[in-house]
Amino acid sequence: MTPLTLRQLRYFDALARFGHFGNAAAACSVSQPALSVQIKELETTLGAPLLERGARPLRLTPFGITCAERATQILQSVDELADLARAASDRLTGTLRIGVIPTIAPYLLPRLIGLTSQRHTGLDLHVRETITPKLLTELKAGRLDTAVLALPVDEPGLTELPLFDEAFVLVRPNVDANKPVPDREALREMRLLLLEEGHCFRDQALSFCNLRTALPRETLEGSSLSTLVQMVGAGIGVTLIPEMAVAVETRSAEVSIAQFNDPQPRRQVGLVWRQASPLTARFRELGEIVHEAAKSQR
Amino acid sequence: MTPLTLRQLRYFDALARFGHFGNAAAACSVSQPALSVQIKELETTLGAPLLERGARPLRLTPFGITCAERATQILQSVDELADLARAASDRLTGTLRIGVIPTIAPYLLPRLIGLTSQRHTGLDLHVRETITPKLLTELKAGRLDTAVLALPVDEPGLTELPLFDEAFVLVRPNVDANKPVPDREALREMRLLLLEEGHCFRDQALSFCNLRTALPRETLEGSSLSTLVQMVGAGIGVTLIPEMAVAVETRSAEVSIAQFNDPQPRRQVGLVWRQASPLTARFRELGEIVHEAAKSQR
DNA sequence: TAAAAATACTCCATAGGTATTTTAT
DNA sequence: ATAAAATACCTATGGAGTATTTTTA
Repeated sequence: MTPLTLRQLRYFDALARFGHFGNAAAACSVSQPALSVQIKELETTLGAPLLERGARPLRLTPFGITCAERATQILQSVDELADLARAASDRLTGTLRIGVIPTIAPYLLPRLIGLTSQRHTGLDLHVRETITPKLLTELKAGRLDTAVLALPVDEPGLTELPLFDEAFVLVRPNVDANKPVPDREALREMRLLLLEEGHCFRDQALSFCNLRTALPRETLEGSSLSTLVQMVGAGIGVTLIPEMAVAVETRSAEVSIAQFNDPQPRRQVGLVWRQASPLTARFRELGEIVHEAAKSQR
Repeated sequence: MTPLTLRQLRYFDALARFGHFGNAAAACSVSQPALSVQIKELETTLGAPLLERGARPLRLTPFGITCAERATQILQSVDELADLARAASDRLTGTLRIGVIPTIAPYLLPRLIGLTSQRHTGLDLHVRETITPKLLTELKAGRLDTAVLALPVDEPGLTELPLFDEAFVLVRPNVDANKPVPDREALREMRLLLLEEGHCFRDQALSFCNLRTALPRETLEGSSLSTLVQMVGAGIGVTLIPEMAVAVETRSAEVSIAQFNDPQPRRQVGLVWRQASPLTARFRELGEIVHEAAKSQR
């Protein structure tokens, strides 16, 4: 009887997540038959069927479901072993999978990558850019090591490290440059351009205006701050961007930047990781570097 | 870079336990070089030394120690996966590693093996006979599935299932057969033969006499109930044995059996397993069978 | 010097890939 | 009819064994 292997668990974990042999195989960087064979092997060693053969869309058996959960856990523990080893070293080495939200990534990454590559030679940085909820899911599943995002996230099992506070500034067409800066009530009367649903920055901008959802007439949305600023340049409306975005985004657009007075809209940027991660000390170091990278951008 | 494998963890776990490449290899049923190579591989993948090379007796690095703990946990989780599969089946199948204390094993096993082999075809019973503390260690380390012993064990993380109560009877030379049965005080004045240190049965017998340790003059000890009964037959003293041992042990010895009156010495026999084990339902079935096997012995 | 671990080298089992067939919608 | 999974077959890698050399107590 062939022994159970981690490879089999890795493949099965992928299969359970993707629900598709081909995609799972691709995610594991192997051919579909290779994965098929290993799954069958696993079923043989366990002595029970993991999935209902001849059923598309693919369905796991009840046993398969619990088995997949266990497998995920086991794989996480194994990956943590590697983390443990890295924690033993005094420098940050190996592969670090870091997630960054879209309203931070473009302004932080160039400097961050520069700094880490000079201070942590041999560190292989894998970056994933997506919205907060997805980052948190990946983080908790152990597919990301850490993430840079807006705090608080307030998820059990995750540790948050606040790095810095940053204000949002108003972006308006150049022609409005000398008008008085609107307060939040005035802002609500203007055509405010927002990021599409899902971005935490959108919610932060809305909450500054004391709104829970966008007003019907403000349905103009962009998928990136860059797009929003371009739209402002075209005279379509106004928008908010975080300070760290100013340098980059105003370089090519004919827009004017203004600080808010009174209660400034702000966000707190921080680093998040699994509480149980052995790399905690390393993440704190990384936090310093992220902070530094962000500072130079403002 | 080669991936981390369960095989490597298995070997390392064994190495950490035995502190000796040769013995660990033997325990894994592989040659010493095979194990050496895998350990080195593991160190390479993890990127940190697990043991202090060139140091005899073998010593793990601090990282090696934590790593060994993790490895053990991981291997246990993996083994539980197999249990999970077996639990999915409605019958008890595969290999079941069962521990039994020495004062139960000889009287229970013949019948137990008979019953299981007829009711659970295909069940491969691995029996380990040793004293309670060792059984508990093996159990908690996941190297045993379940154990039959005297309750209570009262260990966190273990589930106890009481099966039956059983009295201890007095064994005395045939010439004493018509004397009155001694009470516990009288017993203390007689030459009481005991099992050697470590057997729970010894402690139970002593506590019946309200003694914490054996009296100096009673240092006559045997390593099995069988030996004790033979010694009684030779007129050396008296002893106690559990009811289930009577049939077997009095067959060949010229001794007389007597029930105690008043407060009878007793023990409770039960089944113990890891609380987290997915095989709980199966163990309850097994309990029935153990009970039945024991009943027929009395 | 004796016991234990590391190396060297050879062999085989197993995982993977490509090509192809089977199956289910 | 088409997309997806299983099967067939070949190749290559990696783990195991035996023999041997190093190492340290």
